[in-house]
Amino acid sequence: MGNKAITERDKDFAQWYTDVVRAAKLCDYSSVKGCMVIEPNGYAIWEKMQEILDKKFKELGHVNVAMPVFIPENLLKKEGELVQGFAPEVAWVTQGGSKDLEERLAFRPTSETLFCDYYKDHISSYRDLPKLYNQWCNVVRWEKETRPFLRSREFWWQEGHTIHATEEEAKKETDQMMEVYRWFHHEILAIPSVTGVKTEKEKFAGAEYTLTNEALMYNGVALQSGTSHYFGQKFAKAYDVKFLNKDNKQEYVYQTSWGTTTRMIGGLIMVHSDDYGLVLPPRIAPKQVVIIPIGDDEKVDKLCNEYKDKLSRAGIDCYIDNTDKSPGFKFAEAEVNGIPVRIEVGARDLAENKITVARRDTREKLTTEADTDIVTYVKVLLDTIQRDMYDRAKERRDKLTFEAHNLEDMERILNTQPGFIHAMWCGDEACENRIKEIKGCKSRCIVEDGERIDDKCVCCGKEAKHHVIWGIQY
RNA sequence: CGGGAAGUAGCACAGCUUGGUAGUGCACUAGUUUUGGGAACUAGGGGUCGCAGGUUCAAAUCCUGUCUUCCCGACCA
Repeated sequence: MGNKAITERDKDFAQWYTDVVRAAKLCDYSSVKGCMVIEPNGYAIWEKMQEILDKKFKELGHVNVAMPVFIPENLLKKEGELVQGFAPEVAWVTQGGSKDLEERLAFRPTSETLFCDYYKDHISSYRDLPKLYNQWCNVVRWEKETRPFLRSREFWWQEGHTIHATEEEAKKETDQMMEVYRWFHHEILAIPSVTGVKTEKEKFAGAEYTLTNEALMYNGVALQSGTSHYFGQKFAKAYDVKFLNKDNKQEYVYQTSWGTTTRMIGGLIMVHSDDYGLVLPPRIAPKQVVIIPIGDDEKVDKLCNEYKDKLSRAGIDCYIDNTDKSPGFKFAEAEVNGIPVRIEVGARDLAENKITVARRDTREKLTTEADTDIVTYVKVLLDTIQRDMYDRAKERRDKLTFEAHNLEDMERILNTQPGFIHAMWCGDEACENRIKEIKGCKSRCIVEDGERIDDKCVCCGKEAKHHVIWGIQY
């Protein structure tokens, strides 16, 4: 049983995902491959993500700016590694409106180059540093295979770009922003992600190192969900971003960038949702409570309005479903849309001074007194749902977390049930390539200060250097 | 970018083999009765059949190309 428009999750996970996206009206396809129309329900989640993250960024001293969508070819090509890394997926604009362009323009795949080009003329002294900039924008990467939210050719994100006077300060920024992403996933999205360092092979093109936040979906496939890069002086040298330090000497700046995208919406679905549709953790749900009046009754309407006023004043996002649909329709709709708490008010219950409250995550129906302290009741319930959702996701993640000591272990696990696989690694890229031959399994991240679960590399058997988490990714 | 499937009303599909007035269900609109898990009746509205060529007196139907979507692989936030 489940929503009639949704394929069962355990039957066909990919189709289930697409069905939930459509049934909850999060986004629709457009006439351009891989470009989506984010519908009100989906955009409201993105707005909530922006609201929470933006507040956090600003508390940490960042300011927002807006850069152009276009990057001239020459500018993009100044940093060799970045160009190489992104070349296959850059979209080029080759025709202007009236006259031929002198050179091609790239639609930004990421904006390091634009920020550098700007910074170089606006920095002269260590007193001008740091610059802690962020922008909320769209970028384009011409992907071959596309999937709503998880991989689209155009996606929305925030990209933070900072420059600092010292290596130490820039590295601290890189760590700090990864911690923000970790906090956001655990505390707000109720997703028990893991964080660590990307291997040389998997790091961002042009970075000295990349920190990553990795989430595990219900089906055991990993999703990179937030990265923070330390660039050192690589871009600064390519783009000539210099400042006069305290010793009155020219020095290149130390740079970072960090980003999270609309992909997180896909992650939310794939971690928490079920056969009845979307399930949202209360802290990220645009609407936390829906009040559904049953029957045409003056007392019922009055109580609904009273609840709404009280809850709204307490800062809880709620609304009354006053449409003339049947109660059953409203229940099902609230469910497919993932509203965490549903309050059902009807004359039958009210005669006994009762109301019914349903929680979306477990689909449990609870009964309480109509004259209960509704604000406290709902607040406690929302907190409980948030915590329970995290606990269930963590339980699932732990169930899908394995340990491998040799290639046979790896193969057995990946052929049975993919997940996070902990294994030791010698540090040789050849071993990464060998492991990738097993169902495309890649290193997710190196666990910093990870315990040594073996002395030998899982692949070649030589001395192990790092504790790495491996997995199949979206 | 390779392999497979599919595009006909907002959605799900029939019609195509054998060319000849574009259909069904849900959704939508109006009215009435309803309302505790996707209400009922009555009356309505909506489609250059993905797009572009071609064959033909005539194309949703046959041919060619192209775009898009889904699934499976290679590349990626």
